[in-house]
Amino acid sequence: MKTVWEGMNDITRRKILTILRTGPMTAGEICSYFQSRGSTISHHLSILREAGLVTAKKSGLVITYTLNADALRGIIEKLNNFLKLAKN
Amino acid sequence: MKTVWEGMNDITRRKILTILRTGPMTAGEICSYFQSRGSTISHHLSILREAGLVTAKKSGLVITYTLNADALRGIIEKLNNFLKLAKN
DNA sequence: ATAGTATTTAGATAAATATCTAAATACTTT
DNA sequence: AAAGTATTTAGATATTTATCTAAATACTAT
Repeated sequence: MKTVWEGMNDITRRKILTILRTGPMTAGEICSYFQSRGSTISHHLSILREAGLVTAKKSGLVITYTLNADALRGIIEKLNNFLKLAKN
Repeated sequence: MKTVWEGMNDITRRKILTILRTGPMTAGEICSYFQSRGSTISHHLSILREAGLVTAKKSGLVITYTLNADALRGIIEKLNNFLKLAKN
């Protein structure tokens, strides 16, 4: 398991999330947006998955990744609660 | 300059922000909540400052740190805008 | 069964990060 | 001016992270 903060703390991972805003996409399709090797992107995808920021579903030969918008809403909620208890 | 994501991506830094919710505090006071050396906490404070998550004001011998709630609101806004453009 | 494709895993390496000790800076008080 | 206090900076080390190459896995199609 990884924190959402760790998930967000990398420019490549944030780009992946941005790409996934347009809809679910296979690992290979996601890869095509980057110059890095597939294994590198796979590694980032696994961190995003461990952080709950994306979900993965295997169907046949491909694995399709989907943005988990709820996880982002979770961050928002967490920050809102944090701010509620803050003095300023 | 550091990103807010980097600022948030450390348990000690998140604890510092939590501590600062109760109000501004000097570096030394913040230190007293941790077992780490002062130089270590100072390092974390500088990252938080570079990320805009806290502000620092020197008055005499002490430096008082204040939580920058606006920066957290900025994260919330950023995430909200991100979600607006998302399909789900 | 064999070959081909998509993706991950393992292992290595370089760069970044967190922590420490020691020294430096900046301010205050005697 | 000298000594004391709060904090930062510098330099070193160990751990973590991002990336790569190569190999393994899992599925599909011939």
